[in-house]
Amino acid sequence: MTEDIFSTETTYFADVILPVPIPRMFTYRVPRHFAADIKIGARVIVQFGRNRVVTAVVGKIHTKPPEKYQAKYILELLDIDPLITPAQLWLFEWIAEYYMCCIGEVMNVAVPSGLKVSSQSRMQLNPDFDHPELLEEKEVEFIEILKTHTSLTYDDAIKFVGEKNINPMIKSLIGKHAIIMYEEVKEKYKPKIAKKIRLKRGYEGSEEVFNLIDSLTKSPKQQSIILEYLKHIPVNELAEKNTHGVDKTLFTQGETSDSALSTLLDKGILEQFEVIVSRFGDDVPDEPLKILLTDAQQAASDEVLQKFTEKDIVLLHGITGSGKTEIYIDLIQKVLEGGSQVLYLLPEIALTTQIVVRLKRVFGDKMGVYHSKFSDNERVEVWRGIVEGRYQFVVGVRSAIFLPMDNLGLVIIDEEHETSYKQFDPAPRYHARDVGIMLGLKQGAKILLGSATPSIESYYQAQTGRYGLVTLNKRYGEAQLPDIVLVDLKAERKAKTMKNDFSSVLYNRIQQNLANKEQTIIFQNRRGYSPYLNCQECNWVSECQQCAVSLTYHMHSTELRCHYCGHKEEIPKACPVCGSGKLRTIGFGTEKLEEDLKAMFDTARVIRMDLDTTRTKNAYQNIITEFEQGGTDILVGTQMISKGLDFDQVSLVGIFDADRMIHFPDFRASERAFQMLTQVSGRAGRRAKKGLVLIQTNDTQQSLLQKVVINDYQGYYTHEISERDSYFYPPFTRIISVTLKHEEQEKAEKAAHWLAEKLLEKLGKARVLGPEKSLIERIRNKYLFDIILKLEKDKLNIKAAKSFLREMIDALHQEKEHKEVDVVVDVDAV
DNA sequence: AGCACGCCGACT
DNA sequence: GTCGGCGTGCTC
Repeated sequence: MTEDIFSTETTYFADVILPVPIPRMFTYRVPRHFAADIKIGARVIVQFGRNRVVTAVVGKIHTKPPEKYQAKYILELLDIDPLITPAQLWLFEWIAEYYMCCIGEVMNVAVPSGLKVSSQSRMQLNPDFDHPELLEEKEVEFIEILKTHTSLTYDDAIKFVGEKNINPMIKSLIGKHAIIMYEEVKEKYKPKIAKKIRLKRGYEGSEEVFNLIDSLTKSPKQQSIILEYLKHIPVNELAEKNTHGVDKTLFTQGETSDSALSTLLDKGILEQFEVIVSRFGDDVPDEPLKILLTDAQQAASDEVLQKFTEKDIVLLHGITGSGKTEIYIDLIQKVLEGGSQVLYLLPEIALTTQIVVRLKRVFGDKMGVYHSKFSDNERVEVWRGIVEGRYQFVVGVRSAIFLPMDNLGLVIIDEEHETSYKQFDPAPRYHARDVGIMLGLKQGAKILLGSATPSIESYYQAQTGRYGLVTLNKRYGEAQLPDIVLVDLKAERKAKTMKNDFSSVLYNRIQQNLANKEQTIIFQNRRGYSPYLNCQECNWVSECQQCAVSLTYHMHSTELRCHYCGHKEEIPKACPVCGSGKLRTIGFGTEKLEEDLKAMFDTARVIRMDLDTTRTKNAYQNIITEFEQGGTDILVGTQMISKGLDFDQVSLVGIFDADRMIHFPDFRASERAFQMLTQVSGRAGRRAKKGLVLIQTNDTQQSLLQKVVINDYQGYYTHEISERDSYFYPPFTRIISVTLKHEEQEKAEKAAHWLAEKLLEKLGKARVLGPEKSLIERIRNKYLFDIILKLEKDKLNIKAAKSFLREMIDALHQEKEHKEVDVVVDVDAV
């Protein structure tokens, strides 16, 4: 933008995206002094509302002044080079439109909060204040407190005053000009600092150092520090290498004395300095790992490449243990050599140290890792690493699709069937697989979906020729697929051979396995000890006060917990209704199986892996490592254990409650059951030895189980796809679920009926299901009603249908009696 | 989503 | 009389 002093200077306006769930942009005025520098995608700081200062992203720059209001000025421009690339901005808009949410919500999950600026109101004494006589007693006290501090935040002030509502007093003080409020704006990202030690100038020559050592013969501790230092910095290169120094921890963690070190620092022989370091000790591996593909793998890899010449998207259907990772690595290397970027998505629980270490050995410091357990600062470093071109390849979880890669050549979505790729709690309710495909296509990249149990949707695309299909039916090396056997629980119960919840078949096998020093995995997709507590006298059941579910009995933490709202309560000693002490647990979860196993096999080392034992950052990794190294005989876990973990020594897998998975009331139940059973079974027998999988069931004739037993993906798919076709489910339709929530059941229900009615009028009966009570009809004291829309992909303009839905929701909120009902829209709900 | 403004109950 | 409850409406 050139300036011409003879013409009237143009005033620029920027429409910015704010991190709030309001479905529009806000127009701010661009101050002249950075009008030349502002660009789309740059972060700016703006005031929003009376006291809020927020980070926004420029979405549009124009010269049209708003007509109905006075635009505020942008306060600050944070980036000369835009932080958000045009490619990302496009993607954010696409997500907001497709998933029917606000772009601000997308921005919120996409941009690590370390790149946002936080503002906090601070108050300080007005130095010019000279009317203390105006103050009331309380105010004087507060001013006295304030005098001892440079400034206070609101929260600080509340603590000091000891009252919750200090608002009136603060207002009064501002009115009397006794204090000043201001906004403190700061970047949250903090570089990691390492403290280092080096020789002070003048000691760098080898001669000087020898003299120094000589002079320290009377202070052996100090002398040894200098000698230790020289071990790390060779004397002959002292002059050059001394600048880098060594980590201070070298001296503080060893047996060297702290006081000797500080003496040397005090004497000015050593000096301490600080450097900014990466949070990921970006160590280049000693010997890069060379991946050798088996013939089958090489053939599959070549076939993928060949298919890519015709199709942008290829589905790699490779059975469990077929070694898909090596194929990915081979392809990634090829793409990186071609100069393009690669994004490799994995479900959160599959992104383990074992895979990261392995990839790191191949790709070294070209590779960035993006994990949800990373701190904000770590996320910012990955983000920057990509922008600065250090990372050409990123392996990451769901949210890695938001990283600023703009030259993608390949997007890999491993375990593409995983439903955890779909985010549902806060908006945006996006599916990372589908967004990953969009992202890749937009950048002209190829997309590789991988799974041993592809989703019905993806397999259908492959069957109908939209995706290329590559099949890998052979396990890696000598490994064979395990034998899968159904265990008849009915028969065992009749014969009274059950031990707790274990069939005698499973029990005996575990015992045998323990004797052979082989490992066992027990799968039960339910955490806690038992799903509820029941009174034998009056039949009372532990229930959550806020949700329509029973409270799960957790023995380890000795409490009853609601798995929906997180409510916890103490375990009653007696029935709260009739006072009877005869309380029993009904059903079982991982905790109970763990306990039973420990009781039945007292020498066995049993470990449990579920949400409850993996809450902390490293717990999950620790359990895996422990099991991997043979420190554990039996691993009991929920679906967590089914995801891409490779353990060599597992020869037995026991599966509980398969029936519950199959009969879950949801059209995806059989898909999920097949996937889960196949995936868990796949954990058995990774080496030459053939594994065994025992599935306990009440119905050994169940057709889905039969297909799992013979590993018949095709048969399962053929059956499932015809069901989907007959009942108008995906992939033939798109599902949009609309949930209405309110504290009062009647209000939620009425609003749901009102909305369903409107939708029905236009979309017709076949496309609108419900309203119906949600599966869990009350959560956190709100009653839930669902309306399900089934929209055909071919006959219907889905975009138009979505905007119609939006209009009707807005119309609902225009109605007085329905306006306080919350409406949640989930596009492609899983 | 925040956050302020505004209109009605239980307390100095 | 006021403090303080949360309904409602706006934010460039």
